[in-house]
Amino acid sequence: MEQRIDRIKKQLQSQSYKLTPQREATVRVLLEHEDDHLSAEDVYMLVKEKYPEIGLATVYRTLELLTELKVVDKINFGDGVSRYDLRQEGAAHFHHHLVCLECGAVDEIQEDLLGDVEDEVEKRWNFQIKDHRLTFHGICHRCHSEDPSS
Amino acid sequence: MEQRIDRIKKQLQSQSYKLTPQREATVRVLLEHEDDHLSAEDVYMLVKEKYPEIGLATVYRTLELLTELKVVDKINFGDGVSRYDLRQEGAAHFHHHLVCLECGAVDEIQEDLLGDVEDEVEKRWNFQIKDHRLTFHGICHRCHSEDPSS
DNA sequence: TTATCATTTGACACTCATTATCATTAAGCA
DNA sequence: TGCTTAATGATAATGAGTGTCAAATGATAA
Ligand SMILES: [Mn+2]
Ligand SMILES: [Mn+2]
Ligand SMILES: [Zn+2]
Ligand SMILES: [Zn+2]
Repeated sequence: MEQRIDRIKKQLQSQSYKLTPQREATVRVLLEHEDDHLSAEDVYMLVKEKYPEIGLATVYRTLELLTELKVVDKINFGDGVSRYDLRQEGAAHFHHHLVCLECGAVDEIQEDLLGDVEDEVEKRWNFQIKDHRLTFHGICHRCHSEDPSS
Repeated sequence: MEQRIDRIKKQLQSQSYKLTPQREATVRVLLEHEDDHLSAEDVYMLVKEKYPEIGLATVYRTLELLTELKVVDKINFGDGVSRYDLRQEGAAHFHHHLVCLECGAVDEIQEDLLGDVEDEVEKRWNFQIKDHRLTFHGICHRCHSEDPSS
């Protein structure tokens, strides 16, 4: 945790940004909720518990900054709010998502499954891939096993 | 074109919806811009050229209806507006997108490249896939060839 | 054709996530 | 200690999308 914050601090400083207390508090919330997909408002509420004076605009600005630095990815599941997803440190690719149409759960696939597909796209479409977004919509393992009618 | 509208009409009627003039005008705009990714506002402007009395709310309602019927897919490229993408008739899967970070162009891959990946996800994650969204971000073939520095 | 009634429409008010503004404060540095 | 710029918090503004409701439309039955 502390080491991770330290690396983010160095990343900020290398672009002459400061790791202010507000920014640190925000990063801590993101690290503590690594598996969740928090909206800006969610983050705001959680940061307020530890740092009540923080303003909503600061949270938005920090999340924007972290997105620029590729510390987080900004994603959208179509529910009207952007969500912020911590990237795995050192991971070359953004992880994939499984969205359950039944219960709304969002699970993650950290393993990269797109290697072959990306090779094909680069060759056949002459498109140089920098990043990707892959989401599957369906029925998760929990809903699947609990529903005998499927 | 006319046959396609006719099939959509039948699809509407099978759920006891009517193909009103406003709805037909909206569908025509979508068909005429099959390769584009229009926002609701875009659609509204284009429909107004042929049907100036139409209201914005009606366009939103029609797009919502067509999404329910799976005539279009509602997508989001992270620029703050939803976009509506006509589905290929009879296609089992939603097509993929190539978004160019350089020029902003959005190209399509109609071919399904995810067959093997989906089999693996269904087995290993016990997740029953109903739909998917796949977008690659990178440099398109046009920008790629015109830029000797890459 | 005409009466009936549910559906659809258009205008407009409203919500709410996000962004812009701006005066104030904090941090780094001479 | 001053000086300068970056960062913050409060608040206003923006803008996509939704809710409301009276009026118009369209299908159907008499
Ligand atoms: Mn995730
Ligand atoms: Mn498309
Ligand atoms: Zn589920
Ligand atoms: Zn391009």
